Amino acid sequence: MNIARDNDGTVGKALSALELVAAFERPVRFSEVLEHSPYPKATLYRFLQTLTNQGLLQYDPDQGVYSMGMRLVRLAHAAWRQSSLAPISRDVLDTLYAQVGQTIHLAQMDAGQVLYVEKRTAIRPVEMFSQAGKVGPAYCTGVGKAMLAYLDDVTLEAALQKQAFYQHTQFTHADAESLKTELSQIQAEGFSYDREEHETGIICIAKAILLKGRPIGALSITTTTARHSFDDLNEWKQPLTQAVEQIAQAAKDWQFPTL
Amino acid sequence: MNIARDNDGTVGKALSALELVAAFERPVRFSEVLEHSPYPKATLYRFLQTLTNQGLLQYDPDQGVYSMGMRLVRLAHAAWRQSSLAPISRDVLDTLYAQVGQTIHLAQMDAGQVLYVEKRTAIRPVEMFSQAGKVGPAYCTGVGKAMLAYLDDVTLEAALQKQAFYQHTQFTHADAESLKTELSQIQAEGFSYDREEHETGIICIAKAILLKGRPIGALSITTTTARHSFDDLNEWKQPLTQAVEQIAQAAKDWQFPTL
DNA sequence: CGATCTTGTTTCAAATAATGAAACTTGATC
DNA sequence: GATCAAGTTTCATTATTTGAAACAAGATCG
Repeated sequence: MNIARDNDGTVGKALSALELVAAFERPVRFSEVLEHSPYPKATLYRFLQTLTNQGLLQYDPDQGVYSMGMRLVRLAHAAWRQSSLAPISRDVLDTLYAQVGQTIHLAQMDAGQVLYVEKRTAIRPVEMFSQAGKVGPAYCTGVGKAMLAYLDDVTLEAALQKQAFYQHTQFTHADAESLKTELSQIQAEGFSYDREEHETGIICIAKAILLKGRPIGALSITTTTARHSFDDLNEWKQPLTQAVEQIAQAAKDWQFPTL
Repeated sequence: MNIARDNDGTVGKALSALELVAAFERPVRFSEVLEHSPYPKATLYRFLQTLTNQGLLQYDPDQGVYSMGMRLVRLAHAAWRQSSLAPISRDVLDTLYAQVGQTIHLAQMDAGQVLYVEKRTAIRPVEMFSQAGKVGPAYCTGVGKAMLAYLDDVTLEAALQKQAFYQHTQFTHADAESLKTELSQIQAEGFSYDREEHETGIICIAKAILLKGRPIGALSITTTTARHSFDDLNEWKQPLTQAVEQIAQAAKDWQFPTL
């Protein structure tokens, strides 16, 4: 699953062990991790021990299980504050949400995947960590395609390698070729659409946030086929564009790190 | 500052380099990190390179600066979901907030510090990542003292070692002895108070959340001296206790990992 | 009740990776 | 165009990681 990334030394390997635990999404026994691990018993054992010492994992002696450590939350807080678009976009999202009244997602790219960093929904207008940090596929989401469309060739190829092209619905892109064709259209048009490619009945319009020509994130407005048609999505072009431009400007002023 | 923790091997050292970057709370040049680092130039250089490869750091070639990487946010999401009290406490906090209408904090212990994992405030009723992941001192906060009061001797001593005992206000505990005396009282009484120890004018009542006799977190209700007296705090004992018990019960059912 | 299996932990010599002083490159500054 | 600062690479030395195998501790079985 996670092929690239265990290249650099001990640190890389230890982190891939951490990802193994994360993948379970629940506390796990040592032996369960071992089954999914490419490392020999003793090696993995020492990795988990080190990670636990470091607070990246937590070990419950009673149950003999490992879970993700709270130190990650502390570190992520720093990351979220200093290199996510979320803090500088907060007001813009509030305004946009007030205008369109639909679910809004703010996402960035991370290792070929879409990483949601902020969200607005009808139910809980301001909601964070539970959604922020979530990941999704790039090849079949509005925000994902919006960002892919502006990647340079090398980065794009690397990202495409990591796409699963799992057929979520009948509208999901089946391969890189078909996706690439749409990416050119998206770049030409400036907008990206999710036409029930990820989930039946869910559609969205998205737009990349560019800094120096490179996509630093994307913003989307989501709705359902029950409530809106594909054409309806275009009515949000104007507010969406405005919000994207405001975030881009804020990022520029903030000397936002170019990915 | 961070004395213990760079004990185990390369991984520990690399992580301490990551903390160095985090401590700046802004993008930093290599040389700035170097100044604060115990490692020689080449070694630190390779650490930052590895961390960047791994997505724990982000490097902006234009400005030549490192900032925290988004991979941390993804990993923290997993940690937050599976080993923080936040997800299981959400409804309880909503209810408590509706009852008392004051600022509420839910915290856990991490490496002798207080780690806030959830919060309710008047301004933004549901707010997360921007607050979750924040850290605070244990020796001069209501939640911190509440948890310290129930730690076993060994863990307590380790935690006390890490307290700065910085004199925030005239009411701040100056040393471990004075703090320990209060901890016994807290344990006897079951409630912990912040009497302007961290910030002038800010007071709170807090209570530890116990699982198998060990503190897995703490909950606090905060107000100001302008609006309430110390005695007023006791009016919230009942709803606070109820909320704490509900969270404790939920944690038990959820097979929450014992720290 | 001892035998057997399962799961987790430790050992130790060999293999590998990390280390850091110093040299080098790049670009800015005077 | 000389000087300085910041960042990057080199390479022999040193220290850490590695993993097969042995070991310990429970659980399960005949």
